[in-house]
Amino acid sequence: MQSSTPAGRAGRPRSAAADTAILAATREALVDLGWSKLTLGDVAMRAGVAKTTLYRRWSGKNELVVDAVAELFDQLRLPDRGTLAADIEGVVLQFAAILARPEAKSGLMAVVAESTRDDALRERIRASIVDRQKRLVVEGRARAQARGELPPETDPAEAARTADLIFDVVAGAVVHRTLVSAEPADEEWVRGFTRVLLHGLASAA
Amino acid sequence: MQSSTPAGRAGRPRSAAADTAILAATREALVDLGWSKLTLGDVAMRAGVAKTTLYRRWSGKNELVVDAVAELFDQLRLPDRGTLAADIEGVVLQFAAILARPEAKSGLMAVVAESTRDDALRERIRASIVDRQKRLVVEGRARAQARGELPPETDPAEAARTADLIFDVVAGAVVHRTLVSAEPADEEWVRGFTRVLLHGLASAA
Amino acid sequence: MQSSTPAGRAGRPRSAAADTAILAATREALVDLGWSKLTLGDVAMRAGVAKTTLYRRWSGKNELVVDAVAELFDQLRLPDRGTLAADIEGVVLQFAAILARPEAKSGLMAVVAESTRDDALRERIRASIVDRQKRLVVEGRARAQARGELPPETDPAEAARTADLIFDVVAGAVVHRTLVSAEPADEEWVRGFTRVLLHGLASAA
Amino acid sequence: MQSSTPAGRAGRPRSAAADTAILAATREALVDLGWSKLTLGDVAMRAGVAKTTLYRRWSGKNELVVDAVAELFDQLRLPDRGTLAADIEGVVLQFAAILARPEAKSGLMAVVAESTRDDALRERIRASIVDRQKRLVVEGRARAQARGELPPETDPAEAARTADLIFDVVAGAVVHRTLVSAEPADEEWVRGFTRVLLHGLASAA
DNA sequence: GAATAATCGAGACGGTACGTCTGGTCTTGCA
DNA sequence: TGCAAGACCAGACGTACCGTCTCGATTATTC
Repeated sequence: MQSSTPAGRAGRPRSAAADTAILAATREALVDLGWSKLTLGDVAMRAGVAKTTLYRRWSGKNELVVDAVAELFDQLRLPDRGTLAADIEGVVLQFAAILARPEAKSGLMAVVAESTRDDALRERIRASIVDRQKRLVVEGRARAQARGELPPETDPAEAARTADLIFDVVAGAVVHRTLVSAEPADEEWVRGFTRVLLHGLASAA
Repeated sequence: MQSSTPAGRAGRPRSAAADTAILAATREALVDLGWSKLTLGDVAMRAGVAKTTLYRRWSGKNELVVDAVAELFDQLRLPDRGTLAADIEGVVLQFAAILARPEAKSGLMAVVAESTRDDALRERIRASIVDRQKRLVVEGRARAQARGELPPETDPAEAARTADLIFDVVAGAVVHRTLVSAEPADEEWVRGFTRVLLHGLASAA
Repeated sequence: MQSSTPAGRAGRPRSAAADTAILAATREALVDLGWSKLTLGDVAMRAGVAKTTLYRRWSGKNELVVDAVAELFDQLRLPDRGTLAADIEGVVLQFAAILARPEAKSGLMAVVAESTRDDALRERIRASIVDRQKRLVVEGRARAQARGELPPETDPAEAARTADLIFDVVAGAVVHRTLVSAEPADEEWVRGFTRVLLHGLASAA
Repeated sequence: MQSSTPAGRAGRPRSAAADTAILAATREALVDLGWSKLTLGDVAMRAGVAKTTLYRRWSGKNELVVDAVAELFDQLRLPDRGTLAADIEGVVLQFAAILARPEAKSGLMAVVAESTRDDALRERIRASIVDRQKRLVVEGRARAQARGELPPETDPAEAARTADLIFDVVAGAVVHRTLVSAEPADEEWVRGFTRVLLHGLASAA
C-alpha cells in the first residue's frame, strides 16, 4: 500500500495497525455519514489516530475512500456452480450484495464522480477496484471454455474487447439498478439479466 | 393602485431571468470546478445574483445541480432511423454525447452518490432525469411494434419489468463505459452493444 | 478603528458590540493564559463570536493585542497635585498600576518584542499606545511652566528631544523595575526615582 | 571494582560540540525568523542535530533562547576611561550595541514577556543575564570611589537600593529607546542621558 | 574483548492551533 | 415584498509545530 519501508531505514517505522484502523473507521464513517459529510478529522478520531497520521499516508478524502472501498471488493470470489450461467449469477449476486452495503454505495459513486476531474484518482480506482473485478470475467470465461460451454477464443484482441463490454454491462447494470432505480438486484432480477446477457453474447458472436 | 401579477402576491415578483442565469452558471461552474469544488457563493457570483436569491429558490447544492443537469437531458430525442436497432443506436449515441460533457459527468454521478442517503433527492432525480429518459424506451418499443419488428406485448407487468431492465442495462453500460472505463462510447462500441442487447432480448423472450 | 463604513454602503453593517466583546475577551484571555498561549479561537469563543468575525477586523494576534492593551492606557490622566514632582509621581504611579496588571504585562512586552521584526506593528504600537502617553509629558511640562516651576522653553527642537528622553527614562525604568527586576514600583520607589529624574533634568540643563 | 570517571556515568557522553552548535543556530534563527516564528525543529536542523538531542538539554524554547542571548551579554566589559561619566558612557554604548543586534532584540524582550507568567524563567533570566550586568554598576561605583569621584558608601542597604535604581533606569531607558522609540542609542543620546543620570544621583543624595 | 548503557540521527506519533473557506442565515438600504 | 451586498455563526479544511516515542547505529565505560 504505502508504508512497507523497503530495507529498514532510519526513524520510527509506521504503525501497521494504524492503516487497518483508519480504513475500518472510514467505512464506519461512510455508513454513518455518507461521503459528503465524512470528514477526515472524524475518521481520525474514530480510528484513534491523529489527523497528521492520516494525511501522512493518504493525500485526501478521495484516495482514502478508494482504498477503504477497494477492500470490500476483494471479498468477491468466482464460485464454481457447474454452469456458466450459474457462475455468473453467483458472482453478480455477490457484487450486488456488496453494492447494497451503504459504505459501498455512498463511497464508490462519489469517488467515480470525483474521478471525472482527476486522472490520478481514476487510475487509482482502476488499479484498486476495477482491474481486480475484471479478473472474474476472464476466469469465468476460462472455466467455461474448460467445461466446453464456450469455444476457445481465436482472436485475443476481440476477446479483450468482449471482456470489457461484458464488464461494462454487468457492472453498469447492477450499479444503475441498485443506485438509480433503487431496486434490489435480487435473485430473480439477476436470473433475468444473466439470461439476456448470455443469449446476447451467444447470438451476437 | 390596482395590483396585476396574475396569481402573484404583493411585493416585487421574482425575476424569471435569475433562474435561467443561475442554472447556466451552475453548469459553467461544474465545467470549471467539478461538483465537489462548486460552491453556491461562486454560482451566485457567476450568475450576478445574491446568495440569498439562490437559497430562496433551491434548498441546497444537490437540488440545484439536479435541475441544472436535467436541462441537458431534455435535449434527448428518439430519432426515426427506420429500424429498431438503428433507433436504439441513435438514442444511445445521443445519451453518450451528453454524458461526455464535463458538466454532466461531474454533476450526475455526484448527485446519484448523494441520493444514496437522501430519499427526497433520489425522488427528484427520478422525476427530473430518469423518468424523462425512460419514455424513450417505451416510445421506441411502440414504434418497433408498429413497424412489426416486435410483437405486441401480452403481459403489461412483464413489459414494464423488461423496460426497466433495458433501461438499467443501457444507461448503466454507457455510464460505466464513459466514467469508469473512461473509454468513448463511440459508434463502433454502440453498434456492438446494441447487437448484444437486441439478440439477448429476442432470444431470452 | 476598522469598521466605520464611511457613508453607509450596502450590506449588513458590522456589529459594534462585537468589537467591544472581542477586546474584552482578549484581555481576559491574556490574564488567564498569557500572550504565548492565547489563541484567536479561544478569544472568539470567549467573546461569543465566530473566528471569521475576528479575522475580518484584525489581521492577527499582534494587532488584536495592541488594541486590547491600548484601551488600558487610555485610563491614564495627569493629576493636578500642586507641584511638578507630585504630578509626576501621580502619573508614574498610575502607569505602574496599569503595568502591574497581568493583561498589560503579558501583552505589552510581547508585542514590543514582535514589533522588532514588523514595522507596521511598531507603528501601530506607537500610534495606539506610545503617542497617547507622550502627551502626558508635554501637558505636565506646560502646567509646570504655568506655575512658574519651569522656565518657558526657548528651543522647540531641544524641548522635543528632552520630552523624548524623559519618556524613555520614565517608561523604561518603570517597565524594567516591574518586569525584569520584578519589584513593585510603589510610592517609595516612585518618590526616589522622581527626585533623581527632576534633579538630573534641572542640573543638566 | 573501583569506579573511576569522577562524576560521569556509563554510556556515551554528550557531545560538547552540539551545545555550541545549538546555541549558535538559535541566534541565527532569531536573526532570520524572530522569536515567535523560531521553531525548535528548525534550530535542530540548522545545528545538524536531532530534535531529541535538543530536548535532552533544554526544556523548551524559552530556556534555549535565554541561554543563547545570555552569551551575547557576556561580552560586556567595564572600560577604564578615566572618569565615572566616561566609564558609564562606554558601558552604556556597549549595551546599546548589543541590544541593536536583531538576535538580542527579538529574543530578549520575548523571554521577558514570557517570564511574566513563569517564575522559573524569570529566575533563569535574572541569573543568566541581569545579575551579570549588575556587577558592572557595582564595579563602576567602586572604581569611582577609588578615584575619589564618589564618597564611600555609609549605608550598605541604601547603596544596594541605589544600585538597583541605577540599573533599572539605565537598562530600562536604553531598551525603551531602542525598541519602543526605535531610535538609535548613539553617542549623543548616551551623553545626554548620562549627564542627567549623574546629576540626578548627585543632587538627590 | 565482550557486555552494558547512554547518546545520536531520523522520523512517526497524538495533539493543538493556525488562517482560510464554505454553508446557511440574518440584517441593511434600495427598488 | 424581492433583491444585492455583505456581516454573522458554525465548523471542516490541510499545514505546521509541539513534545514524545520508537528505531537502528554509535561510542563510551565496565566487566
